[in-house]
Amino acid sequence: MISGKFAITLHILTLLSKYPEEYLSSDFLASSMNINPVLVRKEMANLKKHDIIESREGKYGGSKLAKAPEHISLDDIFKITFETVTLGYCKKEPNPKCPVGNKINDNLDKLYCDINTDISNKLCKITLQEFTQEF
Amino acid sequence: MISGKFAITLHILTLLSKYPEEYLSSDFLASSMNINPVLVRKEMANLKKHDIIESREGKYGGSKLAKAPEHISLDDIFKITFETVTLGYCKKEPNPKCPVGNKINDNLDKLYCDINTDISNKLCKITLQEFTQEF
DNA sequence: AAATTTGTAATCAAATTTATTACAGAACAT
DNA sequence: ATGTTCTGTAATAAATTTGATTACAAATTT
Repeated sequence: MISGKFAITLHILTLLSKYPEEYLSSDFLASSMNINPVLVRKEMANLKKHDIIESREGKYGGSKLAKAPEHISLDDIFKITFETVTLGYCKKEPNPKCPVGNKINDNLDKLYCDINTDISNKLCKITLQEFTQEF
Repeated sequence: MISGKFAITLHILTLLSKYPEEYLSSDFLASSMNINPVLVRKEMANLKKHDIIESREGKYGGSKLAKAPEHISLDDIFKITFETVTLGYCKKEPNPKCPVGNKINDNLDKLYCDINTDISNKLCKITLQEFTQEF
């Protein structure tokens, strides 16, 4: 199972980018996703840590983008919400006495690393603004 | 959590491709991965269904490649062991009354579909033989 | 001061994956 | 033919991960 962090974060940012002047509350954002506001606030914390949004506590608080959606790429979001894309590993440590077992994870690492580079290259070229325009 | 099917299957095939003449048992294969033989047999069943290996029951049974490793691509393996690569979805159905909630999954689908095409294109070009040579 | 919202911790529930047990049936060797 | 070994497969249990929920302190505005 893959966590929904990327999707939730992108959903948040899409909404913030639709209403760039307003502070939107975690409750409002959560109701668009139909999830618990606490999950939204957790992703807000992450976004804030990386200076992508700013937030305000207290009455009429909420969050808004800290920079223009033209200057936020999907790769920025990918990097802060996703470890790396993999096609999986065998959970157990393989047998080091077997030449294949001994090297399989290194070789998978290389493959997955290449895949991640490609994905990053693709996501780099898509800005939040472009993504948001499709709504 | 991502399942280890792709990794286990590739590990199996790498071993079979190292010993192309022999029928290797699920017990032998499992001991290289340090996992339960039943898991290996499950992937063997899948590989057999797609005519990538052949297997023999009974004493001295096991499995061997059904075609040359030059004619098996990592994309073949990917397609039979992995649904699609995604960066995740929000688990709950989003709010259809929100223009973003209403379209977010379609737009994520498009993005992920593109990513999968890229990955397939990359994996198509790598044969099992090439992968196996790195051991 | 009251109301509302973030920030965060702690705990629960649900879903998924992996491990294990069990055993029938097949194939081979002697 | 009989014992041995291996696949094939189902059923279940254990482990892990993710998401949901509850709770409440601290902050900010009116």
